[in-house]
Amino acid sequence: MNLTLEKQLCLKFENIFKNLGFDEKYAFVKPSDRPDLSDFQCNGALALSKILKQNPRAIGEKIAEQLQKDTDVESVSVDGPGFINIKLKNAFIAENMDAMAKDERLNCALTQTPKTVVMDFGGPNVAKALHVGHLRSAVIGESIRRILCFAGHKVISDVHFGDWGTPMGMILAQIIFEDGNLSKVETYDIEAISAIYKRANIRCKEDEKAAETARLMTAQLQNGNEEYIKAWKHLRAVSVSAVKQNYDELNANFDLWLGESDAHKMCGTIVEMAQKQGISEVDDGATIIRLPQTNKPMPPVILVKSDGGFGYQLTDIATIKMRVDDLKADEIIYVVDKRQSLHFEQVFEVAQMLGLAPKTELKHIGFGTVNGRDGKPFKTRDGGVMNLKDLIELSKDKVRASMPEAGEVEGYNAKEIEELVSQIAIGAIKFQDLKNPAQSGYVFELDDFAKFDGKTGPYIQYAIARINSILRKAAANKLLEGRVIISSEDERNLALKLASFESNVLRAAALKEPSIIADYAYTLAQLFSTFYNTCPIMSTEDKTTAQSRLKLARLVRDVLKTALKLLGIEAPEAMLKSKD
RNA sequence: GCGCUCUUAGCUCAGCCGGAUAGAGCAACAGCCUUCUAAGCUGUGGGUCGGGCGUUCGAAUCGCCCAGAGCGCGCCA
Repeated sequence: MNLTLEKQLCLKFENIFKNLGFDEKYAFVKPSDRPDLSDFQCNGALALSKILKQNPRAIGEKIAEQLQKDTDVESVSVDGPGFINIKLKNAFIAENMDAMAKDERLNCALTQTPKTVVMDFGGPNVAKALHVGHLRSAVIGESIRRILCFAGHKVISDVHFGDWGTPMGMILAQIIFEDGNLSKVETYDIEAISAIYKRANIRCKEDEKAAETARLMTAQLQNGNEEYIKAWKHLRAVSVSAVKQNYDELNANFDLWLGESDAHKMCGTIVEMAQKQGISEVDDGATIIRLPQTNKPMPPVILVKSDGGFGYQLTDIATIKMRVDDLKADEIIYVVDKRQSLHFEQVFEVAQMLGLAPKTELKHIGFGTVNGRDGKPFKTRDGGVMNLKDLIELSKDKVRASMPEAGEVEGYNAKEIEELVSQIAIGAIKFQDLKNPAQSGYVFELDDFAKFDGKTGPYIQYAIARINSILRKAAANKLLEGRVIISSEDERNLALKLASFESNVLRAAALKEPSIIADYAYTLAQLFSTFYNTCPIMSTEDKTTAQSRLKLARLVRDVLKTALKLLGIEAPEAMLKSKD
């Protein structure tokens, strides 16, 4: 495996810095902000000038003088206050493309320090259908999972089902309220359970007594009431299979389907630990832990509620212990709505107080909410949240409308067309959700999820489909790939962008930020589209040019496919369109 | 009340560990299909980066103040 172009350039700078006696940490280069002036820039001279108290331009000149001797470098100049601008020789860039095309991992190095990472998706709840709110954790979480795996980490994802809280008692109480007993539970499907939960929710809000009964039943369930456990098992199983279907459609994979209930046994242990260590106290009948106060008020953590039920923070604390002990987690990542950040700060603080995870990094990746036009979390007109399934159907309908009917296109039957519809619609939805940094929320525009022009998933899928088409034609005409030769500005720009794939992947992995990949893939697809229009392949007379371009095009496709894979988006072999 | 986050083009958003001329998409306008898929390409117009003060050779980016918005704050999860 070869070093990427950027890494090679960095090495050149490091050597020069070392020889000149400058601190090597300033020897970094990045793609130029001024493509009209250079391919890469190094701002190290500006940083050094502060420390050395020397003129940045003078420092820059010294570095440039050395770099000028390098045969891979076309030109070096020091501009403005002290930017070092570097232009590379076309041959050097071309060689790099050849090396990248040969490498299965597209020159992306594996991490030197692989970790075991446990991912928690802040689970969906029993009896609630997945809605747009669940979209983000599934889509962002799945992408982060893929990025970390690709980087070489061992990732274990756990859906972490919400199956042990008061909603469970509410449902059981509601069934008894409606049926008199729990005998009919096993006949209820997901729709029925979901409706029961809705009614329970309303009743408990209106009637404090009903709410109290529900809490009591929750505590009894948690304490092992056999009748309740039996009913609960059915409720859970039905919900899990319903949720699984939803997640399958989004292609979100979970290694573990554990839930809050699985942490129950450990909860008692944690409470004992806290008591033994003397950090818990009883207040108003509840067992709580007071947290050290800083300038930020930290409410106490309620381990055991006054009715004997376990608090939800305790569940998360206990789960940390299990993940550290059983799964040997080096890192636990929670991909959960950022509104829960205080909850996680509390949980992490207690975990530390108890010494549960001394060597494990705990991290909450809080994503922003999906908002309506008013800036508040999105609600449909009737005040509810939009069903995830409905959103997917809406996007699919739009795609389907632009696709040919079965039989119109040779080689595609109805099932295959429907498969394409799904890949494109879900690609559009996912990209929409991943294109901006996870922590920023966005205004929910229904139409945005059924848009396929501009900065969208289908735009990238389309670029891939066009390349696939060229590759098929090339194979039919027996056109082979040759060495990459850079002979135009558009080829050059494309190659330089390809060369920066690894650094983008590394950054995305380090920051756990899929939008970096999304942005990269889009920009690459854009550059390819320009190349596609100005650099014909099959109709080019000169064979070496055609072979070089073919190779570049295939490399673009491989990088785009890999990028989409990291985002959890499928790349259709072809994009069909109906006859207008 | 306290805390967290945010305010950039008509709209939706990038950029923020300080750096050169603040970028995309959409919308608008003008072009490009006898040539590898027009879900595409090329070009034009559009911004006192919420306001003020400060740090700095240099601020959308860092600090403070003000205005506006959103979110969160012990027995729901």
